[in-house]
Amino acid sequence: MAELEKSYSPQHIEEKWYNLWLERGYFNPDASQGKPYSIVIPPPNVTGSLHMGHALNATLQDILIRWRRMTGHRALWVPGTDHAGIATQNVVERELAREGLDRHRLGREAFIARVWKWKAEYGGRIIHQLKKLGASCDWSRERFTLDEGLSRAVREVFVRLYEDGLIYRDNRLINWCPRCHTALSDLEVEHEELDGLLTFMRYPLEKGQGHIVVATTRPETMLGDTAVAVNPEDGRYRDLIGKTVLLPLTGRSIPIVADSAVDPSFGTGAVKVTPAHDFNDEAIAKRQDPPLPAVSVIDDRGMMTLEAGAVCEGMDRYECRKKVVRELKAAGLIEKEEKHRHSVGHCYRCKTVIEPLSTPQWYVSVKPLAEKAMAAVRDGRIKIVPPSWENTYFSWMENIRDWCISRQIWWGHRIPVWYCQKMENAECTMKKGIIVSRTAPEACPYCGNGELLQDADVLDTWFSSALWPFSTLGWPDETEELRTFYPTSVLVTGFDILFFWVARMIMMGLKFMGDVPFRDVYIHALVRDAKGQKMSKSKGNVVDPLIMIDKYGADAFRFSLAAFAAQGRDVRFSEDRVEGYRFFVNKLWNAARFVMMNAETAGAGNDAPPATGGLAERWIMSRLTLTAEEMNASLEDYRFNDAASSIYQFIWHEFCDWYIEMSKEALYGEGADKRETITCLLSVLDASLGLLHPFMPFVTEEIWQGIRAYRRDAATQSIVMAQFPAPAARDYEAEEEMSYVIEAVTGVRNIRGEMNISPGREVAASIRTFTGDASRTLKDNLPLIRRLARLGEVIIGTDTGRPKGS
RNA sequence: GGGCGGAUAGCUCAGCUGGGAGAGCAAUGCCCUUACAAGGCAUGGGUCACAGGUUCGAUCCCUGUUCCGCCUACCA
Repeated sequence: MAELEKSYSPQHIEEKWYNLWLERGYFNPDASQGKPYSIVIPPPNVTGSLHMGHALNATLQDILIRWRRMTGHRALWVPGTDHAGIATQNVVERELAREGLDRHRLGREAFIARVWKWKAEYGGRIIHQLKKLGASCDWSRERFTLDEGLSRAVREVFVRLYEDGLIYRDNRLINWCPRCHTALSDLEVEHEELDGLLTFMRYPLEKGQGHIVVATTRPETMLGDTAVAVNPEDGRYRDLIGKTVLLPLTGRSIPIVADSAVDPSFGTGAVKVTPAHDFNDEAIAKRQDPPLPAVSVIDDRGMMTLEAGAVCEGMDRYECRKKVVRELKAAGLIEKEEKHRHSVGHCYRCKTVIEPLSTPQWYVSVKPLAEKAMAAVRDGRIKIVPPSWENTYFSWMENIRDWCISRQIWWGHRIPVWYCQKMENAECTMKKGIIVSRTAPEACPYCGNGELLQDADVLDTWFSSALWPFSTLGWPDETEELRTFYPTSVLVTGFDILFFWVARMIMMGLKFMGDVPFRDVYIHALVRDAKGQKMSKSKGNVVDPLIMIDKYGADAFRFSLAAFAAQGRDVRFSEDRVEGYRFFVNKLWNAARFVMMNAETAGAGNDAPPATGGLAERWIMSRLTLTAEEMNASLEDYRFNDAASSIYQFIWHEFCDWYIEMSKEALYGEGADKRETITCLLSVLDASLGLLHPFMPFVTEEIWQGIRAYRRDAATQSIVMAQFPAPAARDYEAEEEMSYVIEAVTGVRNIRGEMNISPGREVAASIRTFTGDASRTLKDNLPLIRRLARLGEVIIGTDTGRPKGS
């Protein structure tokens, strides 16, 4: 046995073992038998670096995977990264900007090549960081959402959905980010409450005297107004319906129309209608007969167009807003401005204010898919944990709107659609020249023309993510892996991507695999800072997991995260607790030193399980069993914090505080029970390491390797492949008797808080006789405990009629 | 506007299906005792947000109130 340091230092140990695990291929389940258990990792963005959310997410998955692996499962954890369309493109564009370049000057192909180069250089960072955390992913199966296999899956899905009439192209108002220069889905818009101004503007009647006053938060859009709407029930305006007003600054004549969606109590009860730049207004416009025209005054860069009139053309939308207000004021047409708090949509990637624009986009018709996805949760084929999230899931799915999947960026899966440039016959015209194909077509299948143009857009990143559980396993081929590992066992994720990702995976899994993508969805909390604030770079409250790992070791850090992970509640990260768990690692380390030193001097081997030990032995073995039971039950229910608490309590407050203390009597003597005691120490330590390993892979491996010399079963090379201690039979008598010993000594009956109603009065009475009231410290009573432990054994033996010493 | 969650020791938080108020850190005191001073032993500290109700009994169940936080929504 190597001389062990008095304190545990993780620095050199972690990398050593991780490399060994990789070398020996422990994370690859191909050679193992047993029931399949699989998890696909929520693929982090290639641009990402490990943050607390990743760390929590990966730790929980690793605990599950290691635990299942140790309970005889064929455990597969598939890792990978997401190409993260907009995010990655933004990163590389910023890099270009520093070089005085932009992607348009580079051209599409060169730009994409540049992104791949960036990916090769920096994209592996987060993978490296996951390894530092100890994640036992099967890296031989690592995937990237844009690699060849997954791209094939994407095209296949697109074509099939199109053929089933579930993908269509339409020209309507969508959320547009003028900075990223692309359409966004509803989910990609973040709403934020902001202070703004409500401006009351006068629109003079075209004929006769007077005006009507409208209130708006966006005065610049008045240039695109095509009507004023009032509620048909509103007596104030009833006579004006059907009349026209002259739109200031433009001189256009626009009608006053009725629409019941107008709220008479808001503003003036009259609303300006800008169908080209507002979702509500577009709806009002469509309800009119004939529909109102749309006048687009803002372009895709957020600049005012020619339509806006000479005064504003080419101006930024906010500059224009000021100018419009200024001009209207000069004309005496501003009645007043009021402070007004309202919610404004922002791009989730760059925080630019969204501009609703009318553009042609591709959509997935999700209603029919959503129906089935809801049914899968409703009938229990998918279990959401904690179940409170089911409501959220259902309410979103019930109101789901079609999913805009096209993006006007370059980095991503190019939409597999080509347009015939000639449309030379009726069929082709009827199909609008749209060709949807898995591979690039040579010629138009309708009219035979060879002049084709591929759609310039790429797909929403989440489109490929939605296929992740089966695309990573080889779909559309019918692979052995799919047969073995699909559906996956559980999806572990944060609630922030429940809609973005989880719901869509369920829809796609059901559609293309005919089965759910996972049995369970475990939704963990978000990691916040100590004040409960979401961690973000801009707030400067980010805690870097890598710094935590360096400072306290991956084991202590992982254990903290697991202990924080109480269900259904946000995690407020507290560094103090990480430090506390580092002390725990050290405690374990020293307990192991104690056991090994004694095993060494006694020259003991782990000959036989100490089933017939004294009271202390029977007690600790039974408590170990209880701990194993608790941990299995907790992990089964994803109660990570409970599992962590069980093993912590056991190791520290039962094994170290009591059993090790009691063992000294035998160890320091030369009695017959010495060998048995060492055997028990080794055995309990060994099992404790197994229980703890999913939470603390590194220190447990280090110690486990240290006590291998004393192990009977030397075949197992690593704790990674060892058995998770199986619960044996509890020894309730021993637990009960020990509870009296403990009570007598500390005044606290049963340190785990369990109720023991019992007939063993003789023991309790004997203990009181010995104890008296003098001192109650453990230390002072050590000899007493030793005697009592033996006494307990005798008495129990007598009570149960069991032969003494058996 | 709708929905969800939280309010427990100085701080960060556990308390699963009602009957003991708890952990870690911090504080205080005593111990460098042959696994561990990154330790041990002990101590102090909480009308479990507030007001009602159900119950033999409520931190836990019900109702209401007040503060937080989050999700969601096309109020100009």
